[in-house]
Amino acid sequence: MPELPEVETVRRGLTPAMEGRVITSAEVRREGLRWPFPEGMAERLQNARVERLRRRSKYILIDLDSGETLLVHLGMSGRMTISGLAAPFVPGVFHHHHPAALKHDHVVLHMEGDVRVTFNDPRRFGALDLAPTPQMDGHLLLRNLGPEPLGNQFSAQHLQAALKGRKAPIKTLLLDQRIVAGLGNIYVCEALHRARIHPERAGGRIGMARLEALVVIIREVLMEAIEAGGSSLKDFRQAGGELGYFQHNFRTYDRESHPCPSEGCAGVIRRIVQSGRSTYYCPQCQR
DNA sequence: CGATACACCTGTGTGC
DNA sequence: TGCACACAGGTGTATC
Repeated sequence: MPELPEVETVRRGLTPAMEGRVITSAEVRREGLRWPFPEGMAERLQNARVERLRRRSKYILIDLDSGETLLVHLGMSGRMTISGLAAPFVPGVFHHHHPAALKHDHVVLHMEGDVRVTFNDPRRFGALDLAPTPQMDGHLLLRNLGPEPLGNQFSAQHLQAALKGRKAPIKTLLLDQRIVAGLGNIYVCEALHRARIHPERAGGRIGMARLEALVVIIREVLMEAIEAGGSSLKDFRQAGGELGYFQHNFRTYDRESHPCPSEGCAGVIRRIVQSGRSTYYCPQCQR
């Protein structure tokens, strides 16, 4: 579900509900998700004040004044939603109270001021962990991540070095979080289409000019998607419960058999499977 | 080292 | 209506 734009959307949405507020209590309703929750998580969260919310790749990092940081990953189906603020769970319908607990509400953070933040995750591929803030960068889940695609470290030179000699298809390589951190299946398909690069092309056989263009396009796609509040296919909701809207701008993703939207292209979007995951592309204009 | 398969889960849509 | 099956936004681990 959530790729970088969705995670950034959630981070931004959670910020007003969390930053500066104390976690009065943490309601932990199961032992763990993908991994067991850290030892004593509820006690370690209780009475900690949230200093700020950061994002690294698809992880939300919540810095606490206790000296620890809460790491959150939404997996495929995770949501973090707010209740108690004047936030619309359905656009236009404002909740000033707390709805009853839903199935798969695994953790509820009770915040100062009667605000709640609920982590709901049906598939339970999500994760929570706690570690001392200065050690968070070196966390097992973060230490091997490549550069942020919206940061200065991500460049055509970086891609060229990372892809050099690689025979794997570019689609697969862009999903490798060690090469660039934050892209997922949707935005890789969308970026390759805009860059007119065939998803099966060997990573090491893309020239510098095309890499330059690809870097710019990846940034554009991600920024447009953040602007649109992410993409809502089935599960995704913003922190206030709103839908994202970027799915209306998909050019290839989940659009098999539709005409290629490229100017003057008569192609038809195809679906293939690469490394077990669907790839959507136009065989006509992507080379 | 690189490439691939599989594992972890629930929910939904499709075709019979 | 029921059932079997494919598939879904991710990623660590095992295996060649």
